[in-house]
Amino acid sequence: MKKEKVKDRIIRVASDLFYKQGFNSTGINQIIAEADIAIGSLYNHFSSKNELLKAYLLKEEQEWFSGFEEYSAKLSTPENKILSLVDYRKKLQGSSKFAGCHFIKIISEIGDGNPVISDFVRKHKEKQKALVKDLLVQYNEKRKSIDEEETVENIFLLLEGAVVMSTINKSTDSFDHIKKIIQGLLS
Amino acid sequence: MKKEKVKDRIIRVASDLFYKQGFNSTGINQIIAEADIAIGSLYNHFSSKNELLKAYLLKEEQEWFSGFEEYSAKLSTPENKILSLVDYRKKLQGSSKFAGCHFIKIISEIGDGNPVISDFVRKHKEKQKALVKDLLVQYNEKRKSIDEEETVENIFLLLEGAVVMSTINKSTDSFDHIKKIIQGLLS
DNA sequence: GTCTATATGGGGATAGAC
DNA sequence: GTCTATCCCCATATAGAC
Repeated sequence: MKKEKVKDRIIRVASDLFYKQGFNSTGINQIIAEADIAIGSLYNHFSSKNELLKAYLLKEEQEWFSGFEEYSAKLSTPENKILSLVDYRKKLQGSSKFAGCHFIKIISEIGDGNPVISDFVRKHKEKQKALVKDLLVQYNEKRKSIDEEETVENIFLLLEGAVVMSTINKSTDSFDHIKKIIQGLLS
Repeated sequence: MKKEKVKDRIIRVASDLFYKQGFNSTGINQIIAEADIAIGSLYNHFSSKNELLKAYLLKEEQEWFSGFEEYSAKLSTPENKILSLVDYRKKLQGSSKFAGCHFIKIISEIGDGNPVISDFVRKHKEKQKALVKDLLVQYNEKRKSIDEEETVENIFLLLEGAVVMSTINKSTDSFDHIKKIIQGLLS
């Protein structure tokens, strides 16, 4: 394993701080201190704090999808993969001490003020939904019994709701609830 | 209608800015400028920005519940009241240009750093859920057919998911989806 | 490519006159 | 109770030496 490059270390440190403290509450000075670099080096790699934010979200998106890929790789049926999506997000919440969804968090912080970021988040959530849709299509090929469009929305919105309430309650209970509900939808 | 008191004007202006721009992105200087007062006056009414945040959330909570009370007053059956909760949140989203839920937003911004605020939000969401539960109990007194606990969670999490996705997509579609789903649960 | 020094502006909060 | 003046600190970003 090669030594971590400076640019990657910056992204890693900044990501951690953005996620745990919030984007606006994290200063450039704190980032360079924890990454142990000078401010000139940071601006050599990223032209602004906003570019750093983009790199952060891009990395989180890639890790989210590859993480799920790995997490559900051993499962064979589409219904088990859908249910493992609940487990996956439950696991992510637990291991981050219920810090919530990166993408919902950043939208809550920036509001309307940054269209590039807002668009990225919108597309990210569309990809997540497309993943559910894809699994549901596979499921329906075997047992054509459920309303595809409505069930996709149902599962996806339950997942988002569960993540949000898990963050607020610092508890995984909401995931256990929706797992039962989704099992009911797929039976 | 009496003239608005200074303290109320501060809260109103601050609330609007906190909601539209975010709490951390809103400075004291901007608040006093838009409220047209001096900084000394602000600190005469509120000892810190954090106290102003508390007043904001308290006001939003009161307005949320009284707003729903009024919105659903004309409806007689519990199932219609539950469905009107979907319409109510849809209406709030539209009239705020999809700015999202005040309480989810502030949790996303402050993270773990402010236990008093976190507790307040947690209790607020419990009250919202208790409202759904109460309506569902009334519903079940007539038609004892549904699993109460599970259905409360189901409806509540769908609502939270719909609000979040409505905020991200700047669209009310998610509310139309969950209204159909909830109608299915109550039939 | 990494460093230090600095620019410029805003943050939250306090003191004390009126 | 409202005002102005001010404190100290930190924000993002740039310039230019090495």
